[in-house]
Amino acid sequence: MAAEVSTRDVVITDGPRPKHAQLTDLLTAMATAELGAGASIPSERELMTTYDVSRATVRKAIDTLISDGLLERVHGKGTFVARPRLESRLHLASFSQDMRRRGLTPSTRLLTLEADRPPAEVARALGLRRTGVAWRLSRVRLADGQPIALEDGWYPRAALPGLDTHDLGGSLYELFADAYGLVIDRAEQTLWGESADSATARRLEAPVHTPLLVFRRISTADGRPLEHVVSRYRGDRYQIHMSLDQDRTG
Amino acid sequence: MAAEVSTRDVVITDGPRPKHAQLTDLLTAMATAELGAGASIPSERELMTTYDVSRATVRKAIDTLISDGLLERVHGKGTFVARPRLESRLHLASFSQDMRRRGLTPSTRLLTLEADRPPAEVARALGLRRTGVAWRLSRVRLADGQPIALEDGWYPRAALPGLDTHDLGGSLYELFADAYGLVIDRAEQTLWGESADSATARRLEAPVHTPLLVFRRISTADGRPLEHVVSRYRGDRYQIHMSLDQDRTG
DNA sequence: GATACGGTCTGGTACGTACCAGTCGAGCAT
DNA sequence: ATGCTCGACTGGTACGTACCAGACCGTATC
Repeated sequence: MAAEVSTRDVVITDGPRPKHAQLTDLLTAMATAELGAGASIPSERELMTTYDVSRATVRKAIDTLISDGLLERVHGKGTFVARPRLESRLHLASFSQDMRRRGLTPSTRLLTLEADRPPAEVARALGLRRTGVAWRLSRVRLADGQPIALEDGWYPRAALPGLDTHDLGGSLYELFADAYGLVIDRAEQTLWGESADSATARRLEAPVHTPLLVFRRISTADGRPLEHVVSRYRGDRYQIHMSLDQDRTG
Repeated sequence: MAAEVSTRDVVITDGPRPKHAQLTDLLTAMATAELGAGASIPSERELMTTYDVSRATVRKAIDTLISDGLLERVHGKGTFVARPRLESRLHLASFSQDMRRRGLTPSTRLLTLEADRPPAEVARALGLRRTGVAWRLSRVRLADGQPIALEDGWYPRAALPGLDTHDLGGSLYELFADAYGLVIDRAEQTLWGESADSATARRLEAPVHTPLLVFRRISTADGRPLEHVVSRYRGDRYQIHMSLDQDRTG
């Protein structure tokens, strides 16, 4: 294999890319490829001299990597490559359950609750007969007082009699379990993007054209569909992390 | 209620506690108690004058709060109180599988293929060696001739030598398996929403402001990262289906 | 009414000097 | 052999100057 370039041979130059960014990249390579967790990187004054930059530039680059969790400083001792951090995982949850997991306080503005005949597509999804009636529930969902999502959901009335007599400000999944003995155990969900129109923007307290993540979810309890809901989340303020595993059937 | 002390009445003094830390606390109180999310804080030069500290001290305090996620800076505009980013986790099928499942023909326009040094974040994600060189592959992905997504990906050159000699119009995962014996078996993916700017809109043959679903994916084979890719999908013409199951540990 | 330009804001980059505070090892004294 | 001190490292704080680059508003012109 051809000789590899040492990070010491790299020169930091004036140019479109800021010096502190070049140094950040260089230190990243040094830390991960040459040194490994626990090792010390060269001192600030040494890096100044080696790469002919100011100490403030060196400190800015190191600050960035500390913020990213790659390095850590010890006063009077040096700067060291940090050990990597751990991650956690998620599951099927209602909006309220989801927000509480993050230490946020979920709340709700109820917009609409009425019994009606749903559109054909919704009726199909819920397994309703042509004359079947469902509850229509529209809500703004908030986390710590901030509007996050706009929800428009349908719930079969036959399976959930008296739903309108319950407090619908919290988790519907918890309500279904407690009041009806119906445990949501599975959902099929479809996601696409939309631009917020003026009505939606107003309800979400966002500018028009804000990108939205739109989720259509059909939830079931023991194979029985109980929910058809479309939720519009601010795509600029909400992100989703997911773990993908190899398809076991493949 | 007794009169409360305004943050403007606070004086920053020499003493055991560093000035930048005093200012950090002050700005935190200002941001959370007086201003609230979305509001701008006073400019750096204004804070210098008000609290009689240097601009570097002001910037250090603000840097800290940016790192903590409380503030965000916009070049030329100001520094604002940030809204916390929210997260949820889901399970997802792949692009290629998705297109084929829909009976569509996937195809590709190759925009860029070059060996280069990736940004530090990418290098970190890929666990790159000190040379830090990766293949940069940019493609437009089409289904039945229609642009669906714009991809910007990085692939470690050391693990995939001669990648540029292969036909990159198809599935990279199949190529990795066939030509290198590397089977992508796992990925971490983050999704959020964006509005298409003019360059992106042009490549996707879409109007400006088209809502985009943006995926950042890091894929591994047997624990070894092989791909860091950001894909921008037309959120108005593309949707994602996912199955959610009840948490088994619950 | 639309566009362009200039000025004034804003944050961003980079350098410099000076000194403070923590760590550690070598050398010296006991 | 042990303990103490001091010097030479390390990072931390704070100030300063100078200039670059983005955002936005007001004004002038077409």
